[in-house]
Amino acid sequence: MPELPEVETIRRDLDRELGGKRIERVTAGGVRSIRRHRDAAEFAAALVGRTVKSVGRRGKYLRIPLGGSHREDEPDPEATLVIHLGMSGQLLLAAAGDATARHTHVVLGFDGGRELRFVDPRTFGEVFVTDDQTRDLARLGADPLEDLRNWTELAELLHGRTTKLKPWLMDQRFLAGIGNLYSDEILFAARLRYDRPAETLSPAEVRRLFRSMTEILQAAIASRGSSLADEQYRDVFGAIGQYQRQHRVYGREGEACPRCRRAIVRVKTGGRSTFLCVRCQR
DNA sequence: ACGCCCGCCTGTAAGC
DNA sequence: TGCTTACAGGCGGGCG
Repeated sequence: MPELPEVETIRRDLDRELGGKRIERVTAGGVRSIRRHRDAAEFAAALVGRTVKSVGRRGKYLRIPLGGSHREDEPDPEATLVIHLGMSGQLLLAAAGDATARHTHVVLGFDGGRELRFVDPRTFGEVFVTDDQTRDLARLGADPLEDLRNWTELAELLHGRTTKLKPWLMDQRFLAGIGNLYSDEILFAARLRYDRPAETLSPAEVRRLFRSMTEILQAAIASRGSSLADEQYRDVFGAIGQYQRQHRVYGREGEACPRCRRAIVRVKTGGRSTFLCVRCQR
């Protein structure tokens, strides 16, 4: 659900809304959401008194470098607040008095009574503070929008990989940020089948894949991400995204392919649904 | 670093 | 009507 475009939408808004702000209060009711920490008190102690330097992103992870320890003589320049939304995580900006949604697990209180709330029904997401960014994020591969400059760099990554294209796109160690929804949209735009071994792509096909990846992700960010029927994805203001209107295959089983009018097919691979046009994608 | 399954979770919807 | 089942899919771990 939240993939690169949704996380990037959240990142941009949070950076604007919270950059430079000081964390004054922390409450963590959901133990599972802060499972990397010993307990809520230890988690809170790592955050209270610190400021949000900026809000960054790597793949689907939000990275928030923290400044200004309350012990000014003992700053911890490496401390970073890391947030992963998992399947159902939301980050919502609210006023202190606003009603609290069900499954609100972590609340960061800022000066002026504003709050950042982490809501996550299925608790696959997590929030943690680390001074060792490498251990948790170093395994992530290239960010498709930040780190890949041209199609030849994509060709290098694909070289010698026998993995099928879709699992390859979704493997965060190769590329970071693409999940089930956007891999289907990217592969349709590139006219490539999900099960093509990665190493078999011709240069022309790699170029198509690169262009499609860049264009789809940027268009999805421009539309503030995708909210599906459950409207689980919300931006920090609680609004849904709009990119679902432009989905061409995802969730459109039986509908006409936008290119050739043949019915979109749904197949099960690796336990998850893949949507494609068997005529257009080869 | 292949391909696949499982476990972790809850909300929703389809099926009987 | 109400119960059961399937599905949604991020990620880490484990197996052959």
